Amino acid sequence: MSFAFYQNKDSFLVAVDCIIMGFRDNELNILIARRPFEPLKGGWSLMGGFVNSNESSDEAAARVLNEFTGIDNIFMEQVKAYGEINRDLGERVISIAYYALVNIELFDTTLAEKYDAKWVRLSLLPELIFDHNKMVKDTINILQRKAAIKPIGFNLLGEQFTLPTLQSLYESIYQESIDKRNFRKKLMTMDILEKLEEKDKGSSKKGAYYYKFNKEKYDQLIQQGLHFSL
Amino acid sequence: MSFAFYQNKDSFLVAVDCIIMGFRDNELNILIARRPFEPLKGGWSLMGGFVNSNESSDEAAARVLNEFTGIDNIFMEQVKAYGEINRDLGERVISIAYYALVNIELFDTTLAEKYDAKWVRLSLLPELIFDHNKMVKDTINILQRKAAIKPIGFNLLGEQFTLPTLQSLYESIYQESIDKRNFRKKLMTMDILEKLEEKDKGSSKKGAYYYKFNKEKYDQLIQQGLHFSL
DNA sequence: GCAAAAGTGTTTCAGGTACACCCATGA
DNA sequence: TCATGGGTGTACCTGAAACACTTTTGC
Repeated sequence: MSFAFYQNKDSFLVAVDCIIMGFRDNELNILIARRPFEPLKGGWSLMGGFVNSNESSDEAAARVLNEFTGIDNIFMEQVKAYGEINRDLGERVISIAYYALVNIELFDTTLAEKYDAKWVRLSLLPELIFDHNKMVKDTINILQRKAAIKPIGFNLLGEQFTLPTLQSLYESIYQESIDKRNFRKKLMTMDILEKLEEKDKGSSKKGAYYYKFNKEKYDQLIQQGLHFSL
Repeated sequence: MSFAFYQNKDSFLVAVDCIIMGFRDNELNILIARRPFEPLKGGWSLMGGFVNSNESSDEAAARVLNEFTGIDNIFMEQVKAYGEINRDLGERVISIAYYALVNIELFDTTLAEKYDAKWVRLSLLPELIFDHNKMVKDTINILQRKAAIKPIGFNLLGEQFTLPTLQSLYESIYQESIDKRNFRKKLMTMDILEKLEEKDKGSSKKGAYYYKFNKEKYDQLIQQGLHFSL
């Protein structure tokens, strides 16, 4: 079946670019790689790929994420589409950016070598090719707004984590320091964390208790119309 | 110049769909039109068009907006891209949605006939073709978040407006009623409106004073680090 | 004079912010 | 014993929400 309306319209390459974020060294990190082809071969780039006709753009993004990290089934959302004419120096390419929040522990490090990729701290992000820096900036904006109203931060951590870690995660997202007591007070009144027996002695002599995110509790509270705000 | 990397990649039709919003009868209205071609000829649709290779997607959206309303230079932002495989029943089309906030007074009504278009209240929005209802829903979400932190609502009104009108605009955006006194109190403490001499006697015997938005004042306050929140 | 919309203040409460000291432990 | 990071409570203040009556004027 073919309709006249669609004839003679311009068509475009459509890419997905993934802003893959992890949390390490008390800071947000982003996965970037050296671009292996011209133009701008060797430049720092986000993880990207072209959309194929047998997949949706969401699927393409998931595929790209898996390809470069080995990670699947992860929190991932669209940032927006970038449609400037000359944004890609090679050809006209419209790109749809997605950001993913991953637990950096799950990252398949063998893939880093294969793709000449590395995690860099957000604060040390180098200049990236094309409009990729803009994509990162837009992502951080979304993340700041979103993290305040949904508990997406937990996607960046493992099953269990300490409160100092959680706090520095949020400090990294908001790029400002947070008062320890106020942070903990808010968390406690939310009542969505479960305190564990174990302590993490990695970063202090005293050790910090591990907690885990109680998703059931959270869903239950939301159902009751309560609002999450961090 | 041509690079091997871009060879043999699938290419796609890329459309823009515009959620054009106006304010009328104390309610948000959306411009929709009967689709003039197959498939789904005669179905209700957003204003759309294809991106051409000589324009960015933003430019395409502005062109489409102008084409269907006669309006130019208007507040317009991207919603997101829609990339499901079968979202368009005719062919594979990736669509980038944009929303525009227009002063409905500026709408060129002759174009309504030409395109079989009409303004419908948000609350009476019929079923639209493809994923257009989803686009509208996503837009309302963005609008609610955005209107709370930026004074975008004024784009929907003329130069001058009454407080009852402004309030019903925000009530329409948030889809909930607002206390008159609290609303006015907040506006007054923000100090971004200028009270005029004139009254609008159109909707009451007593008449309501006209106000206008003081953009200079607003910019100045923002500069000082103050936050807008309505 | 009455219907209909415009306009106007006060009280209460919750949540946000500021702030400083003790605790546990390994070295 | 001391240096390091972990853990805890209170007072204040601001902003949100609830709430009811008076004013104007065309009919």
